[in-house]
Amino acid sequence: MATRTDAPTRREQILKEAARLFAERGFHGVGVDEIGAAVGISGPGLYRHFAGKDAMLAELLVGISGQLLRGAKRRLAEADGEAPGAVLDSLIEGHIDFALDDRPLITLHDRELDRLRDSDRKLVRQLQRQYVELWVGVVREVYPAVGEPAARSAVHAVFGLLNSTPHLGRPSRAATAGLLHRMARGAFDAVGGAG
Amino acid sequence: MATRTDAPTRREQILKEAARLFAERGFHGVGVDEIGAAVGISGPGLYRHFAGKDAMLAELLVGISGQLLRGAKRRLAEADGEAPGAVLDSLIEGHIDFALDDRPLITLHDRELDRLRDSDRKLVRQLQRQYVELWVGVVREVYPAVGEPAARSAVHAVFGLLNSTPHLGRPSRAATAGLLHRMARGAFDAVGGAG
DNA sequence: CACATGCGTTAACGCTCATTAACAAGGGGA
DNA sequence: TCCCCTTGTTAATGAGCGTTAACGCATGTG
Repeated sequence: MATRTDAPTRREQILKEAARLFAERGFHGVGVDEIGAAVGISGPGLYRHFAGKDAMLAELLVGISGQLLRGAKRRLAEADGEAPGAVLDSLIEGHIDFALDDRPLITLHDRELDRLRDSDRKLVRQLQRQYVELWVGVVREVYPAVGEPAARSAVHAVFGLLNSTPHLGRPSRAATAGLLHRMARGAFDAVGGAG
Repeated sequence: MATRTDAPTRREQILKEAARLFAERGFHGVGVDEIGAAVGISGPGLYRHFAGKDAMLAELLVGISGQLLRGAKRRLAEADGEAPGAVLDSLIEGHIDFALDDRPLITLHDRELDRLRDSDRKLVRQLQRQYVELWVGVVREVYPAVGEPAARSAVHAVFGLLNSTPHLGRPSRAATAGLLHRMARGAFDAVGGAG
């Protein structure tokens, strides 16, 4: 992954601000004029960059799901020979990084999915499902006694735990990350022991 | 607490359906006509029972927060002489019951708070804060090594875990409840050990 | 019987807001 | 220099939707 050094394009500015606003007040709660104002242009000027408000949301949600899945696949590939526990730790770490660095997107992720066109919604759901199943596979390697339905529920529950970052205070990033990581592992351990 | 046996009043029907619809498609995503249709009357008929759409949301959110807090206080009082761990288990159990029995309300709880009038929002936040602090106190009794900020973060994270029920499949209620309970305790144990 | 009150109905109003129309300015290439 | 493409602007349009108006009809009570 190349680290970006060039200036963000206008499209990217818009997406970033739109994500923040959508997360703060919901998709319907934000007007196009506000989004425009957030990047210094006004209202209908956005239509030079996006087909419409829906298109912004779609691009955001598809982008999130894709990024999460891609990152998880990469970590899975990189940690090839490692112990299963280490792979799970890597997944957790990746998800925490994302939740801490892109809080607005995390909020959107499970809040505004319904507003998408059918095709986009299906795509996002498919990416999400792949991401979940990838986790389920790793969890079942670490805890062989756990059945598949229990593992899937546990993964969803841990996502809920990790995605709680928007509600958290702002102590040091490292402290928060460490706390969440330990809690996630502890939660998985608890189902692994009693399956 | 007296168990209701009489038929639900129209107001209650409306609140129940409104909660479901708001949770499914968001406050702005559902029209008054839909809410009316859900209880067999149409559109403006709702105004015989509520001052407006906002009033329904306000009553729902205040009701949720109050109910959660009241239940927690009751459990705290009932489990007076018990070990701290048992009290924490009781809180967890109460929250799980609520999350499983009133999924729509749980969803609303942290999704649509901003749409309230200032006074209502303050009230809800105050109730939520009391609920959190009550948990924080119990957690710190069970795990004396944990500092207050960490305990508060941990409580929020566990709420995220427990509130993940809307994303879960539907195995038996008991199985889901047991799984969530074990995971919540495991998550707390993980911060208690390494504080 | 008369009448108030509770609970609905449908029609109209008015506001918000996404989208489109019409127009302007900058800037790089032929 | 002359275009034309990009990227804006403001004004107009049109739909959706919360709310209110005006009216009907039961029911129980004096």
